[in-house]
Amino acid sequence: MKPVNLKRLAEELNLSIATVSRALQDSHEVSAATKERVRALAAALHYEPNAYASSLRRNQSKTIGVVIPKVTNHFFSLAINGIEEAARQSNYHVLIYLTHDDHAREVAIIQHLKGGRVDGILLSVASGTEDIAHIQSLAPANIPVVFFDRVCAEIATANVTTNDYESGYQATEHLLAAGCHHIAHLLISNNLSIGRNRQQGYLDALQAHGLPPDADLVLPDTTNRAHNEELLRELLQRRPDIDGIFASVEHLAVSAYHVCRELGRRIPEDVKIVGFSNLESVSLFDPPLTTITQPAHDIGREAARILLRALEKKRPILPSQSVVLNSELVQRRSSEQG
Amino acid sequence: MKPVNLKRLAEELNLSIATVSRALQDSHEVSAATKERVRALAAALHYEPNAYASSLRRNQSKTIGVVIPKVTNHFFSLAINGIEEAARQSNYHVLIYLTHDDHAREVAIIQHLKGGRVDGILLSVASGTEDIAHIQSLAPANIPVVFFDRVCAEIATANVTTNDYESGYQATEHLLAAGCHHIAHLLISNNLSIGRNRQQGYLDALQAHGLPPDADLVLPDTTNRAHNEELLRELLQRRPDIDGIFASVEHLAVSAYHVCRELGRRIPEDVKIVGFSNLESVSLFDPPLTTITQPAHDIGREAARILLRALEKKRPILPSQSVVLNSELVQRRSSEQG
DNA sequence: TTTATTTACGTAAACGTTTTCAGTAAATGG
DNA sequence: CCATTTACTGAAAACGTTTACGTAAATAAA
Repeated sequence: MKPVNLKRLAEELNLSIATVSRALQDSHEVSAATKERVRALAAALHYEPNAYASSLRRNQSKTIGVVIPKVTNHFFSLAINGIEEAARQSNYHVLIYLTHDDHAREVAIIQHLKGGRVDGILLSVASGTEDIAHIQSLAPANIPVVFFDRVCAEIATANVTTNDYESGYQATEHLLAAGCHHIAHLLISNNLSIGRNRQQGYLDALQAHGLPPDADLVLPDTTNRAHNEELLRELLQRRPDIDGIFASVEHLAVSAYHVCRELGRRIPEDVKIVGFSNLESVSLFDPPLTTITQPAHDIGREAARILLRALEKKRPILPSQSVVLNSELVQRRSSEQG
Repeated sequence: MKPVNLKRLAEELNLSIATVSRALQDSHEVSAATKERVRALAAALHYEPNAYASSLRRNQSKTIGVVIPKVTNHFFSLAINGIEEAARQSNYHVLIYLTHDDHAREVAIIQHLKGGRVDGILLSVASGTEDIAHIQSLAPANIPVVFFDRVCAEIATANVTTNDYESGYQATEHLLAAGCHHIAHLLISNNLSIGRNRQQGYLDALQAHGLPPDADLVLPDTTNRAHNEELLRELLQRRPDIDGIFASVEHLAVSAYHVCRELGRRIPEDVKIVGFSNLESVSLFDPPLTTITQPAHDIGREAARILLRALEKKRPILPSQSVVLNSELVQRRSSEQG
């Protein structure tokens, strides 16, 4: 079976390839009658343009790369949803890459993407990332990048985040208002922008209420679930005065539930918990978890839109800008006043 | 700044483009010394081959397309994880497309993918899909497709699924053993393979225990959450004899919890619930939800591997085959015997 | 009428890579 | 010593598109 490409269409219609190409692009240089003939045959033969030939020639791929730590975190699932929505509206395609929070993998992915496979990148940096040379190398390669959620302050570009500092502050204050005096912070990572901001909010809220910071009460994620729970168990046993937990990432809140159960600490009577989470079903938890819920879908969509808007210009330079979409504290029973 | 491509490398090294290309592919037709020179300069200039030129010439994109209903369903998140893992190991890329269970969107996506953007497709069909002409058109276009989870029996290709029939049977039998006599089935869709299989398992289990089928007790998903809950509420009120619920998709189990709470039906005392779910945190539910847990990650990885293996041959024909990975019933309190 | 301008199409180059085909020089075999 | 192979390299075509340029005819302006 002969392939159906422009050449084939041109032959069957006794036209040149150029005219066929132009007809399909609805160019004004082609008569209405010819356009109609071309379109009819293209439809009949189910012509589909070769994306690679087109990309090669136009030097643009109509594709954006999404580089994220993991897709099992519900935040990123929702964000992908928003990204796909925006991309589809602009006829763009979405390539997904997972770093698994591994710096080396992130470097390899970014390096590869410089080959022109994508026109732009949406990035949420890996927690293992400290050196950012690979990200900086994108600018000279003319590949714009928009950070979402986990940003990289050293790079001048567009960021879309949520109000992490305020959320950390608010969560902490919420626990204080509920009567907590010794609040632990289960921290996503102090290497990440979001981790630092949430931690700072936590610290400032304590200070505002006259409580001294206590490094002993801050537990960063080890990326190993069993290990996390062990550290937390050890902490709760060593510090029976802990009466509040602020988990700055979903899975740590879940771990906190498990450990509290195991140790017989009642929630919220003995320990009150607030956690970042985008899981709808937290309302079914026992007890329902008070959450900081991020506008994940909107964050993804907004980041994609900014990127896509920039890509429509010939020289996609992204001005430094920060879009902040607010998270929401949803109060449930896990932090109710005893 | 001059672009760094094969031409540039060739010029700087006083070699032909052909030799540079061959050197980078470690061809035996190039001397070791030349290879070394080429590699050194390529590394120094951070040469990255243009993926589109390469794809165009070789007529293969090193990319697979993943077409799924939604990414917010945890099953698909986990599956993507497995797919990405397999793809990365084979140096393949992953394009994501969401159908949102909309047939028209699925058709458009598939049609577009015939343009050569992907070498193969992993597909989990939309619940709205009845006509499968668009899928059938992939074979003549030489694009292999592997179904996972939601298969299309009419198409002769590889399928990767879980043992849906047995799971439906097992879940129902589990509820019967726990003392239920009137078991409702909240069905994902009777248009989907998985829906039909789970429903058949449910029916057969009832029959095996001498219970007549009751169409009144089967509620298919309406894809509208509020509407689902309304129908369920109405059902539970109309049929106070219902003492067991089998939800063949996660979000319907969650809805069942909400409605039961609202109506004051105690779980598991009044109504016992079993649901398909891949959410880890169901163990924190009140009460913890008994689940059928699918090996989602493995299903994705296996489907991807089968596809990738086929793509390595020059003429990727996938023999009809069905790989079945077993789901697991994890018993928790929501189905405990009163 | 002559000269611009517009309309509609064709020719051919280009995008960056891979690969076929030749070609040269050196090495090997008889 | 000639014939043949081997080792390396280059020229050029090809993949399917887009687009700058050219051109002929038709129309408008003079």
